[in-house]
Amino acid sequence: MIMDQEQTQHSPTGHSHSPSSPASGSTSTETVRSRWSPKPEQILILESIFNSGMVNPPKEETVRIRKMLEKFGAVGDANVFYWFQNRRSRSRRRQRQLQAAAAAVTTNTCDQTMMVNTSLPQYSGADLGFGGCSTSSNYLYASSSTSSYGGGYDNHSNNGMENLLAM
Amino acid sequence: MIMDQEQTQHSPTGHSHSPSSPASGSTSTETVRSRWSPKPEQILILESIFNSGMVNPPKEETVRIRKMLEKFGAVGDANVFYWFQNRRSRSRRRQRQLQAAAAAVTTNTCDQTMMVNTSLPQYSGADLGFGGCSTSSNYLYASSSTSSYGGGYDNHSNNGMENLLAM
DNA sequence: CTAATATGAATGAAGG
DNA sequence: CCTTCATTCATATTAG
Repeated sequence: MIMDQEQTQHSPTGHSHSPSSPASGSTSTETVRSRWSPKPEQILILESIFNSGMVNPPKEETVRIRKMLEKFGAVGDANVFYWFQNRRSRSRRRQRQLQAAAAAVTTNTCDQTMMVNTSLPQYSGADLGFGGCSTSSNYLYASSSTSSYGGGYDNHSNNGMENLLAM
Repeated sequence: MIMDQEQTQHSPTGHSHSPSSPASGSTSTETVRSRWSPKPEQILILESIFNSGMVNPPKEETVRIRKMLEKFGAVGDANVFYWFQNRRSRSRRRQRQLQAAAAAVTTNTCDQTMMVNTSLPQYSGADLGFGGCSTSSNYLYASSSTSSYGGGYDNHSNNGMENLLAM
């Protein structure tokens, strides 16, 4: 396994994050309540929104999105929230790894042909995996979400590069 | 393929301590890095305290708690502080969304079991003592308001595929 | 069937 | 207190 996680050792105690409401176990096909699986239509909607620039919808919008998604399948606010959070995280990580790889190239025998600036301004689109999602879901976001910070795409150039390398 | 970043190494005992730990004596094996992972016993202690009503221990108590936890593994005051902060936040959010979900159901022949306790058990009195650890900390009472993990979210799972709910 | 990957969910740590 | 980021865990899916 490439991703060997060393968590000291597994502790059989208290490791239960699974839902605890198997009350309706009458159904024979009750294969443990797994996690939510977004339907293709839902993914499309989510992608559209994400690619529209709203990478971090405020609470209110999250609810709205959830309502929209519910047309295609059961989903909760938390699911939407998690989805966007994971999406952001993933995008960023991919970019970082990609950028790191590029940086490695520039470290030797390099002329000034390609200069990779370490200070990435922001992730401007360029999303891998998904391209244009111009579908029937027209998600127009123009409302001024009076929330945490300016919605839409702003200079959210997070400096997140504060690598915490302890000891 | 896109997988190759992994520099974590093993940490038999797990170590992660204070932020300000100058490199005195450089550890031969660079263990640690990663965030603090509370051991089951530590979680138990923390849970007990939290459920005892002390959801927001003052500084002094935090230190005491930390000392108690240290018997089971390295931990800093900040870790304890963060733990309680996150715990409170999480509990609240779960409770809130739980209530919201309950409120959503209005028209149906479903039961109306709604025993959500909004009020936090602000300080109570009782004894805890989980065994194995006897310290000078006396936390009183014990009211189980918010249990530990178990997936309190309203995550929808793959239920029936015939989900078609109109707004 | 086993191994690797993709992704939803949980949680520690910070910032504001 | 609130939100957000990063890391980790668990599972679903897919490749071998």
